[in-house]
Amino acid sequence: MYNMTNMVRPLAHDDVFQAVASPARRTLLDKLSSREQTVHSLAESFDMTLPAVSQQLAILRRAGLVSARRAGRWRVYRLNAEPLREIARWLDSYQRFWTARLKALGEDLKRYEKQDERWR
Amino acid sequence: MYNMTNMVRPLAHDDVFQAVASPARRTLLDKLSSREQTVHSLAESFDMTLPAVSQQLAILRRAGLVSARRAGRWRVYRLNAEPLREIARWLDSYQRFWTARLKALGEDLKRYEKQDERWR
DNA sequence: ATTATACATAAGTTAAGTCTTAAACGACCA
DNA sequence: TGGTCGTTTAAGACTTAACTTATGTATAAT
Repeated sequence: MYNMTNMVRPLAHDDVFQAVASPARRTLLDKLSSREQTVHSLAESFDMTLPAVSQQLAILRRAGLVSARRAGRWRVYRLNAEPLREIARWLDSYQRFWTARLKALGEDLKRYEKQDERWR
Repeated sequence: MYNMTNMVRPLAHDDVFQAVASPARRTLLDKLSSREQTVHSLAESFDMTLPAVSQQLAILRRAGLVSARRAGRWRVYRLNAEPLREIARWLDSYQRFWTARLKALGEDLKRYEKQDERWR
């Protein structure tokens, strides 16, 4: 289906969550958030070989989180934060819990003590 | 270090990102967001065996995203959304990009057309 | 043209993750 | 006390991820 002609694979939602699950990839995003950078430049500040960095960037690219342009023989990567909105949207539905929880914390504590139920 | 005495393993930040990276685990969190539930009840609505669900719950528990109490011979799982704030906090530093981007989109488009540089 | 540079991709290895089935465990039930 | 119910843990097969080294490709420099 997606191998046909020039069809673009739809941005799978899951990929974004998975892409940011890796500390290394989050660091890459962080570095790119200050300025666009070449692969070499990104790899320098890393305890990782250049191909490894290149591979991680490919994953970020597939998730739509970075884009690359050629500049001479360099490839300049740039952050594209937009897909992160997917995560933000997802988080929104949970936000009420930590606001609600803070309000209800006092009573909860009392209640659970009485019930003699232990949460772990 | 963390195996000593009764020390609690510090909540590794990374675990939360990783815990949430799995669609199955996000579904579990979703189910628990409506009400606390037993493992059996969670497994029912899943194309997954009960032990598999139990294992995923263990991962969520290690990330601090759920807690469990015993109720008779059942184990009732409950959402604890608080660790998600870690992700929310992380996202905050990127939020400016998608607000900024919308503002700057018009000029960017013009600029890149002129430069004849393609982003992918 | 040849060589060097910057990067991507391929191939192979090792480690992690995720399922399944089977066994173990703890609480209740007869 | 023995059984069974709900769940966890263990063990193994299998998949996916992530690195390394080696090779390929495009651009630039000489």
